[in-house]
Amino acid sequence: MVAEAKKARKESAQGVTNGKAPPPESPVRKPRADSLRNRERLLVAARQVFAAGGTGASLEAVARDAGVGIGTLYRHFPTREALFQAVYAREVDELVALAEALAEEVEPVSAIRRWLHGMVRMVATKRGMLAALEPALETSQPLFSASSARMQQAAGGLLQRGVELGAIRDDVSAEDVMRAVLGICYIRQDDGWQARTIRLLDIFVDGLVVLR
Amino acid sequence: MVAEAKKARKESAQGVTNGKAPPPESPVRKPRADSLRNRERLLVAARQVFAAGGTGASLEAVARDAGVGIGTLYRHFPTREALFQAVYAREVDELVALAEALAEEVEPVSAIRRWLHGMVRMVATKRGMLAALEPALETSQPLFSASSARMQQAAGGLLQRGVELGAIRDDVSAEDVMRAVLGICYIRQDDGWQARTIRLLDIFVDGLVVLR
DNA sequence: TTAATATACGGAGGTCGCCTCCGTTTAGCA
DNA sequence: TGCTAAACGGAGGCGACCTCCGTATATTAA
Repeated sequence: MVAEAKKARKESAQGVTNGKAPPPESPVRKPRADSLRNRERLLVAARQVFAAGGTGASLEAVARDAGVGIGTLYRHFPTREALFQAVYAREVDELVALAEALAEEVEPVSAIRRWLHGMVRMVATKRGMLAALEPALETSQPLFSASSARMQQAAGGLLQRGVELGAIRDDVSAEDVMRAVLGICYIRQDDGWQARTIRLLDIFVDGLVVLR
Repeated sequence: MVAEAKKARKESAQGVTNGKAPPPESPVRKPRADSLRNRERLLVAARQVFAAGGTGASLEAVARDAGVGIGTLYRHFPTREALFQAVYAREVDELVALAEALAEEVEPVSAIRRWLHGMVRMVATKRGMLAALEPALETSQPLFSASSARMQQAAGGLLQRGVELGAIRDDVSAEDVMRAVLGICYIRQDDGWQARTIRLLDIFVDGLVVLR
């Protein structure tokens, strides 16, 4: 949560790779096998290192564990956040899928509750997920991370449905809700965290419900 | 999570300077004037540096701005959190006082709302406050920081009153509420932050209210 | 005033993590 | 089998953290 200046610097280096239009049909060389292999190794190592050492764990440790140079890590994942997102993409997928399933099967308010519970369950074991989601909420840039955008969209869908059915108040955006939810999840992971967090989220949802 | 070992080390290095038993009743020397002066300078510098550079700003910058050696900073404030707390003690005082005033004057639910609004207003300009409050919620230690303990107590008072009057649900602790509130305040400070945060907190309070 | 001494000062320096840069290696392709 | 784009890796510069200890000074006692 300290690295705001750094991020800005990097962001600007992103979409500039094509100064001139590249051969419209690039010959598209097959990606190198070692590159793919290293990327995979890095993801495995990162998942483990983050699980053990928390979100702030050393990236050099990740590279070391992966048996790879630090330069290679940075080539594959230019920022810590990029790595978070790649590591937790699977989890985000699951949650998005859950949201879609719930939207079709369940009454809207319970759908929201259940979705949040699912999120808590996941965060309980994959703490880094929050880190993958949070940075996009932290900057005021319009550039959203893919993960957060998808999560926010999932939340938005559930919310929207509730609003249309008159069950959920309409004066709050998906973005804000995600912010509150992440915030509530964010602090303190210890014994009893899961149960207490679920209770707090339920209370928040109570506040979202119309008709009192 | 990592700073615990260090602290312990520090503690034990204290009383070894005297090879022979010292006068059991220490004569209590007056604290040195330069010490007091430096402490004050550090607080002033820290307040400014944190305001400008955020919570993660360099402590060496603080020392530099204060015109003081880095060693002096660490002697006065052994941890970053200690410094936060000293810097924002005044703000915490204000909020505690506000809670007490509101408890006597206002209907309990509005009291809670107004208190939270006051908190948001304060955090809007003194971002570091959150950092002063958060660490105590983050560790699972029974050792609470003075600031958080007082805030939590203030929140507890308001809550308790609401519960007794049957206006607030009784299945949630002050600690949990503070956690949720800090979490909601935590992420993202930008244009419109204040208004949106207040709305989210109001929603949360709606969830706390009994009788729906 | 002065001497004694407890107390505080300051910053050099060891450690660590971040990130870049560039010489070297290697996989894919013809 | 060679050519070359692509990828590798790690040295090294930087900045921050924090400790340690020789030096300086405020306070107290004489």
